[in-house]
Amino acid sequence: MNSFKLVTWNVNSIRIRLTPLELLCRLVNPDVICLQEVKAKEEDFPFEEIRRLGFEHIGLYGMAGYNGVAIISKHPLKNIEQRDWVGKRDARHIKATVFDDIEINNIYIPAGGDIPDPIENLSFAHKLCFMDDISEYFEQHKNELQNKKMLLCGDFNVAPLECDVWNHKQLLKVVCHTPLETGRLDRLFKSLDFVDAIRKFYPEPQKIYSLWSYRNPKWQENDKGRRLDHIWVTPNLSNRVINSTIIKELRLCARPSDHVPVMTEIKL
DNA sequence: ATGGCCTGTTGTACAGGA
Repeated sequence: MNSFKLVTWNVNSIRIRLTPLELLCRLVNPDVICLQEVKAKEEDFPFEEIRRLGFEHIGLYGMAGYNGVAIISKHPLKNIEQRDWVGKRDARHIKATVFDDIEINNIYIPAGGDIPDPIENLSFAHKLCFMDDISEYFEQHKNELQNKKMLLCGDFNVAPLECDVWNHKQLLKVVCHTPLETGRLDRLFKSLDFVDAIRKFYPEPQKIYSLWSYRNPKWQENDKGRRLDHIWVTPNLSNRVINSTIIKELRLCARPSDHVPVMTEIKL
């Protein structure tokens, strides 16, 4: 084995997405999958079904109803840890180490509600604080972290670039693409000098998306998508990123998630 | 105008997603 495939995917409930998960495995055969919005507490998580797909190693930070993140892996996971941010126990971060020294951080940044104003909308304020907290943590621990081989991936709920949304100008005042959010995501990006593993293979200004809303039945024809799901690597892994793919086929299956899986292949 | 749907809750309407 000289490389491994890592997928990040917001499943929007793991329990009703087991068939699409199986399809994903047939399509790309991932080694590790970072899941967001599993929407299940520990006792409701389908451990058996997932182990049967070959993912024997599972790190879960679940809760009832909302959020919830997991790392499922065909290879042993070490140092599984979950962390809370902004003082909320809301199941948005889990990390684990694979292949001895590769640390995977899986995060689900808050969506932020509808109104892009932190005074009027507390969900939006929470989103901004969440991003500030993570950036601050990485900045403060930069000395010890910068020698680590690290992947930071997940549903960041921010489309950072103009070509990450279907209409840049129109979305500047829409949550996910406001300067308040893209500025903060940029701070996070710079905190450990991350490299965007997806854009490496879909360079600007190519438009790429990872989410198409359920509310648009003509999503394929209109193609009004956003790229909210990301895989970033630290500079010491950059040259080892040998492929990245957005698996758009998963949006076409029966009972799809509104997000599609995003995959990166890393040389070991 | 993006468009108005999807999911979980001990539910039978509502919150939250984005």
